[in-house]
Amino acid sequence: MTISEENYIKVIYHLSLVSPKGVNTNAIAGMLDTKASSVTDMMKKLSDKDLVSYQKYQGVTLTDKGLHSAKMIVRKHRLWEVFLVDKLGFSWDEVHEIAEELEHIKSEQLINKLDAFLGFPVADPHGDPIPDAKGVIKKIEKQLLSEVEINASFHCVGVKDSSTDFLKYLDKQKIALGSIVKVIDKEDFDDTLTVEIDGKRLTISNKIANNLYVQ
Amino acid sequence: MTISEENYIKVIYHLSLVSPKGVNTNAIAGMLDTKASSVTDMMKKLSDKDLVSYQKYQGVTLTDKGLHSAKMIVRKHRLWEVFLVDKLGFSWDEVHEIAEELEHIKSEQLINKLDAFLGFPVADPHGDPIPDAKGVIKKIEKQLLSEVEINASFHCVGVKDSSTDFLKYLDKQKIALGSIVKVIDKEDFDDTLTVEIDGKRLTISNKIANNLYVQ
DNA sequence: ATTTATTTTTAGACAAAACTAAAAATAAAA
DNA sequence: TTTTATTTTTAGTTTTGTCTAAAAATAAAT
Ligand SMILES: [Mn+2]
Ligand SMILES: [Mn+2]
Ligand SMILES: [Mn+2]
Ligand SMILES: [Mn+2]
Repeated sequence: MTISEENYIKVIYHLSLVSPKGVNTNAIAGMLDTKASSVTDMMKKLSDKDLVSYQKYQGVTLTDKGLHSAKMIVRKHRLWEVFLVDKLGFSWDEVHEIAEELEHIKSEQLINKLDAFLGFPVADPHGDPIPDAKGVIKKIEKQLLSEVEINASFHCVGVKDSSTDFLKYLDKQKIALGSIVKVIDKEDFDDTLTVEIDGKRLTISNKIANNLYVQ
Repeated sequence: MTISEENYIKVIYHLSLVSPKGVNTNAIAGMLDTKASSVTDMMKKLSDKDLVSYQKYQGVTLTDKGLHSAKMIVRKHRLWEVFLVDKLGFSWDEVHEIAEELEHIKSEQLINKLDAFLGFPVADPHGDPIPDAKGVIKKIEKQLLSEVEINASFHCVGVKDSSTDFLKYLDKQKIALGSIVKVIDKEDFDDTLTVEIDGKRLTISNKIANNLYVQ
């Protein structure tokens, strides 16, 4: 599998989680910053290799083989992110790009040894679950902070948006994975929340609450 | 720079150490397992990018820019090898292939943080020197065991041949970097050596002694 | 100094992965 | 149910890196 093929497979995997009955050509093109025509070409190739099942105009789904490949790429991506943050001291907004390259290094032994070296982590620095060597993903229970009842306490377990901008905002507000969050009040008009994070009062918009997972 | 361009630059660098006045097209082709015509094509491209200076039929040399790029690739290759052996527990005969891929990951910050994480090593698992962030290579004093006087003591500091076969032979004989070697006797007829390695008597051929660096 | 052998370069072709522009199919609107 | 809009596919190029086969240059041998 080439790097390009792997990038396509991974994108189809991520899009499948939202649209399991078939992923659109345009959606793939958008994620990979390429043109729909290029996607069509690649779908034919991946279909020939039995990684996706593809019928013209009907969208695309991963085959069992494709799904397994996708999980292995995601596994590598997330393990490398853990390495970069835990061992090399990168911050959580700096690692995605580098992991985007590291995920294509081809050695099963490497990734399994890395996994052991990191202590078999179950989640990456953004709270996303890490598939094990067989592709099994341990589901992490979580809710969006925007959908949680008032006056209960939770702790942050992940982010939905992992863009640099959002992560840097969280850093600024001293919100990290593990922080204790209590929703004090919710404004009816615009769903703005008043929360207490690690004991500190804070007002956050619905957009923020809608991208933060708690448990 | 593409992965392919980087592989060419690195090979030219290694060959330059042996033939500093110009590297042959065929030599490059041999190292990269490609055809001479492909090499010629690439030399034109690298020349356009001012990474090599190239004149038809006259061989090729690295420019300052090319030399610096080459050293950075070698730096990455060797640092990753240290990581694989010291941190992940690979043996020294398993790391070359993987490092061959890792050396192409493009992040200066990554490699400098890796360097720090590893404690700024000066040599890789095969005893080869690691260029620092500026490209400076600390020369390691060393002699081939085959060229050393009799009855003096040395320690192993590197290998000339780092093929799996040779490294596994050394493992079998319990010869590692750091081992103490004393040459007891040299056979006039075929230069076979009788040596004492970490106190243990051993007979080794000239071919072996000719691929082992001591100091 | 020729002839012969080797090395290197050119010319032309191909596969991978992208693009543009146009055609075809599907979905949405009137 | 037509018409219109959107999505997707096809057709034809382009770039990168490779190849084979043939030509040209250099090196070695007679
Ligand atoms: Mn990637
Ligand atoms: Mn992540
Ligand atoms: Mn390489
Ligand atoms: Mn090495």
